[in-house]
Amino acid sequence: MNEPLEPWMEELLNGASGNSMTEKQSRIFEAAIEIFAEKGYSATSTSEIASRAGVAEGTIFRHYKTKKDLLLSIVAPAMLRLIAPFVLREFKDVLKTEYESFDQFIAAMIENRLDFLDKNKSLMKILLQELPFHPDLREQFRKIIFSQVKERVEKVVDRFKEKGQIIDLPTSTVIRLAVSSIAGYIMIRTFYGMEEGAVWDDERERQATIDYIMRGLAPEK
Amino acid sequence: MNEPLEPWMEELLNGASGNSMTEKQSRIFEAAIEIFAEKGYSATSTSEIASRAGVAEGTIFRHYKTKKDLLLSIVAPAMLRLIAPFVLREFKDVLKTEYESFDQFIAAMIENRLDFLDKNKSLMKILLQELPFHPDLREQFRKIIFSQVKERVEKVVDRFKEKGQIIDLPTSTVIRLAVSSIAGYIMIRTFYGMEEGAVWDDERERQATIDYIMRGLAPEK
DNA sequence: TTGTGAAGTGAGTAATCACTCATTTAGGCG
DNA sequence: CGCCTAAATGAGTGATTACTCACTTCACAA
Repeated sequence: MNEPLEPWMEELLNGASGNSMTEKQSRIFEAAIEIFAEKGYSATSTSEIASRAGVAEGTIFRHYKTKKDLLLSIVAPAMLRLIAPFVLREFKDVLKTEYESFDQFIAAMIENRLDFLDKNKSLMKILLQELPFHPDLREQFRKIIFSQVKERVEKVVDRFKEKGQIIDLPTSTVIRLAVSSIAGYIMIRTFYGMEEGAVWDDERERQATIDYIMRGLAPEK
Repeated sequence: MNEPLEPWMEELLNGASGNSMTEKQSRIFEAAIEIFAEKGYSATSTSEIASRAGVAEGTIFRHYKTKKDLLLSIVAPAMLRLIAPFVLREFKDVLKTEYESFDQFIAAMIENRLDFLDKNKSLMKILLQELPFHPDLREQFRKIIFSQVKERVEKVVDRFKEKGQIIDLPTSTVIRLAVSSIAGYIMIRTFYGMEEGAVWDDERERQATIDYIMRGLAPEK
């Protein structure tokens, strides 16, 4: 029921990004990512993309029918790569592995997705910025999340619930609480540098977050 | 040290929104909020604002020097109103009141800001969307948060820490954990309707969130 | 070498952009 | 009424927009 791994997904995953692109095309691709992240999609002109990529403006439209087509070719694969661990066989081990304890599972998830986010900040910024304005994209995202990701995470949570390791709340509530705590940690970590003098002990904060989640979700004694 | 309540704040708070505006100006103001929220600032043209407001395009520039000036006149007061409870005398009671228990305090905060957010969704969407692209706005926001809000919330948390009601973690960590849990609850609640068949028992979810925070921040026995 | 198709070019296009300004309209005061 | 000032107008501005197209360059197989 959740094994389809449709071909268009695979296509998107290795996809556009680097495979069968000419050098100029990938220069366009990279330049677009940079500028979209800097000033937003609407505020970015194709002429600026062309000049930063060092190509003629016409070249952009050889490879991408429209400006929006360029955006989609950037954002759609990024979306899939973000949730890849949940939909791909090769990565599914993260979920398949029988973690003995819930905190090990959470630590693994944080580790895994944090690497990805750190390496793809621009991509994620564009995705986050443009999702509200493109219903088609949003719908695609929603569908994948609900049909692929949600089910699998629910399975893991249910397993830990049965084992008596976490509290007996609705599974969706448990996920919401844990995810929001993790997301909060990631966001603060990402946008750090805002507060000048402050120190951020990453290891300590991460452990505090995991401990917080564990206490919050501990079964009532 | 934190009592200044500078005059420009007061000015912004009653501010632009409805006081000394002609009818056409406030029609422009409202139309701009609508369209900015729908398609984003950059993708919105002044001609569209004019036509939705039912005025000539020139009228916009009678009241606002530039398009960006119009944006700022919307976003700056919204920013202040968002954090008003923390900077205004009249509202400071929320913080001044001696809540006996930490969960009462959190419940009050949620109640208070949720009302506001529900009534100002468009405003908040614009603020969230444009903050990353306007360093001046972001800096203003950052300054107020750190100089006004943070100090006051820290005081409250410290008080509960001294009373032994919450765990002995760095105050900023405690705030981060609680805020991210609350923000998660608010966001899911706000963007609901995404999942069709699902039911959202608001009272239950809110209480679950508060309980989760309380368990997560409970002092080690 | 020559032929062929794809890649790349940049001048050109109509549409739209934010913004200006000379002019008209409207509202209150004497 | 007439007078004044602020509000409102909309045609007009040059700049910029996404996109097109006739053309040139390039890589490579025949």
